[in-house]
Amino acid sequence: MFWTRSFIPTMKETPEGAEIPSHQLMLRAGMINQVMAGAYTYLPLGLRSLKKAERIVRQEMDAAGAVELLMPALSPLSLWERTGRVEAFGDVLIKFAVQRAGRKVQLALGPTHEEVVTDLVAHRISSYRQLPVTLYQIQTKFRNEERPRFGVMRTSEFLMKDAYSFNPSLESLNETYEKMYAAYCRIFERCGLEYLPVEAESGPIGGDASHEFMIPAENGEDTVLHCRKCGYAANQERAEVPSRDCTRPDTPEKELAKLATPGASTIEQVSTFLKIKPNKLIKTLIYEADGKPIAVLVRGDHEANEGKIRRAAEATEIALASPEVIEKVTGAPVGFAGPVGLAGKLPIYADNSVKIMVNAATGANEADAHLVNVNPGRDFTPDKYGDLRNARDGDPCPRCSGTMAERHAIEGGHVFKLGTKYSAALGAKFLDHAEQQQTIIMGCYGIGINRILAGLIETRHDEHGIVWPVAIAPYEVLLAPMKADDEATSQAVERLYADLQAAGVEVLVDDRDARAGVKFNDADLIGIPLRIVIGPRGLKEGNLEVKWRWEKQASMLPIDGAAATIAEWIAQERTDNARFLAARNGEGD
RNA sequence: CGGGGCGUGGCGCAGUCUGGCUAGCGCGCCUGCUUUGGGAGCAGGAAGUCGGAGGUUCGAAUCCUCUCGCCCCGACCA
Repeated sequence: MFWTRSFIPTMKETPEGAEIPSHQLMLRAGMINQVMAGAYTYLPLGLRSLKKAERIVRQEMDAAGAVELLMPALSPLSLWERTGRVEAFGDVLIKFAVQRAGRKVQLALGPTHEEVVTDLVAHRISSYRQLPVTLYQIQTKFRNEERPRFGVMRTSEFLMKDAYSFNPSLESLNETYEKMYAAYCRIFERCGLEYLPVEAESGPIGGDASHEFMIPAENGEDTVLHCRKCGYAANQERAEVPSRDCTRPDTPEKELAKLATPGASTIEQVSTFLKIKPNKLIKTLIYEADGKPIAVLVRGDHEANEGKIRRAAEATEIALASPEVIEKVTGAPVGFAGPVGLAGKLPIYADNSVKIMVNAATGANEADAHLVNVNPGRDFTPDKYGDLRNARDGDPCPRCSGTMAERHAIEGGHVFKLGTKYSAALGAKFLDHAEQQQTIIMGCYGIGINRILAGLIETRHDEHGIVWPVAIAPYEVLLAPMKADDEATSQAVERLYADLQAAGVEVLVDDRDARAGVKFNDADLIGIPLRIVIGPRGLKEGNLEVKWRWEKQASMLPIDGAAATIAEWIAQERTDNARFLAARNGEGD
């Protein structure tokens, strides 16, 4: 491809509103153009990279035994009503009515496709002989995100690979899950991405039923906890906090006292007012678990984890109670709840860290008053202790003696053992060997294709622009002629271009009538992995100048046989990203 | 949904507080000449309902009211 015949509108300046590197660079490199908040046009360069990521995903899914199909983005709203997800999705589900032959038809744009695919299987699969099967598609998903942001990272329309496995048994599901997990590892590796599979919220099946494939990145929206010692990694929502080191200090217990704390209702206000650190406070949260109020105690500097609370309370729905409920239950306005005197009125669940607190401060269940020198066991006794808080940086690892570190990350993929939630709701059953009707067990496996690009750019760029691996780069080689009107140069360019094309290398020729500086800067910006400069200077010596994007210095390559050498490098790099990864790990120059 | 910021040629911005002539600057774009290995120089040129509507005023990019859009933080996120 020739630059002047393509459409590559690069920008020197960063458009207003683009905050993170991937967004800025994709705009500046002419890969995308914003149409509205959360919707982007993929320009030729962006589309080429997107297609490459898509191709890798497709190849690996095929290799793992999944079969591709294509479902419509449009579906009848009634299908979503059958699984209760119209309500579950709320405004995120884009739904609308159209007039059709005089009647109103309710439609939805698919944010995911469990319903559509399960309905298909319910109609077309009826025997164990047809199972297991894994169906996948690569298709545009629609989600009316509350707040689209960070360029291509969170949009209302995005390209997703979604796969669904239909298994006759739990063992079969586990087998498929392992295969998908392994395929995901290969996909991220082939894309040149650093990734971290982490344990995630697992839903109805429990255990190790869900993993997220995280791309560690400064600007990631998710937080994961990772133990370098044993490799344990989990989403913050999921990460366990071990209860060891739970010996209570033998500080003498002081006498309980009530202090006036006018207007101090938040942890910060109370700790400032009483001049004590937040970790000496007991935070008392009133939740409603399936409609029934419960009290949850965590240390003032800790964050309550609603998933853990839900499990501890054995509830299906959990939400912070309204101010009215809190006042009714504690007798005090929000901000002054405390465990003392609450026993018997409602179940009290306390985080393990509360158990070892001595002479703590907490709400007095009375407006503008707090209690100090509160001691668990003496002044109150929770119904149950457990792990109820979010793990955080520096917490001990639940699997070994190490310490967990907090990292921001981009969720690139998610594998999930669904169980029978959708198959039961939509009647996806099969007849087993013994002529028994069984409900199909499902798994689902998603990858955000756009996030592969954003994740790569976030993790691999420099002050000049994007640094692509060959596997995802829009073109593999950039040919930059230095003197367009020089006869020898243009002949050399023509020949090398033809030879590389013939060898199957994807080449972009910067044939613009521009100065060297412009070409070099744009080359760095769009990040093509191998740059080849052809000009009279090198040609005099019979040389080309070659430079990998991640190298600082160019080197010379004799023009004779150059095409074959380059084609060989590229072919190698395509499969293993070896040079790209070596440069990332600081082994390059 | 709560808080904050911003809308001025394609892009980045100044001008707005304190209303006043044909609304500026840089980049980009077009024409010509010169130049040509890390974002060239000179000369000439095209291009803007100042987000929109209403209002105040002799006069509005500037003041007032409403409204639309974009960005960030938070809440939310199968």
